[in-house]
Amino acid sequence: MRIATWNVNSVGARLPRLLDWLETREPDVVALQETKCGADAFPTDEVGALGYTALPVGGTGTGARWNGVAVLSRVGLEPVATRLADFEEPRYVSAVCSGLTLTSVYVPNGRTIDDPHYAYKLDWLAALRATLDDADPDRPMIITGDFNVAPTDADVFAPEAFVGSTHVTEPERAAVRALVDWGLTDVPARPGKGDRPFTYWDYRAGMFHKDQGMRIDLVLASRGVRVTDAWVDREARKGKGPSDHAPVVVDLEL
DNA sequence: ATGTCGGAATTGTTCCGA
Repeated sequence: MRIATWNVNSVGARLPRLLDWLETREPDVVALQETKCGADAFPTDEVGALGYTALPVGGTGTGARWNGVAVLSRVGLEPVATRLADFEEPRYVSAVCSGLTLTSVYVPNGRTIDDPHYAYKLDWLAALRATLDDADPDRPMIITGDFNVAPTDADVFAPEAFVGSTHVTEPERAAVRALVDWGLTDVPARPGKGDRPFTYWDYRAGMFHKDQGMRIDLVLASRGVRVTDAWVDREARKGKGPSDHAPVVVDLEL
């Protein structure tokens, strides 16, 4: 089975690239983030034409312009949950696909350390950990998506550039470690370039071309999943009109 | 260089969030 995660930064703006990418990479199950559309506006028919069932979760009204997540599957899809606990923002969707419980997450950004959104981010991550209380790490499960956390200093291009910023603070990293300590593996992916598997590069200042990136899109897999390969699809970040994130593609056996 | 995007309203430019 091939799964992938991708923060597409608007599924509407990215639709031609998303469809091309699905045809090229042929993933069985895909976790999408930042779809930036309501569930009713999701391109269900377009991905359906390629054989995928979609489970989109989005906001309503003007709120539909932010956040939004989805699971696509061509190997069956049984919905499990469309929100995290009592958090209303569309940042969490979970489904069982051919025996694999896969959850797509778009963890709140946090903005700045003194912003209320930072505390909200930590609360959100704590709630994500709490969803595991009743789960079994020996069963096949993957939590994947844009965590907006770089787990270690090696996961940013220059740690000194991030002093005082979100994404690298100890509480954020501890929140991710709590997921790993429960029984998940932060799946190591082969880099698309260089020696580090960055997944995000700011659009500005040629950061992609300088490979000044961050590894913030993670695939956390339970012991019930055997990974045979994992890599950052850097090609999808190239060219005209890319997302600012690259997909992570993972081949696995259950 | 706070350097670029995407979405939407305050539209044909400006704002917010990332």
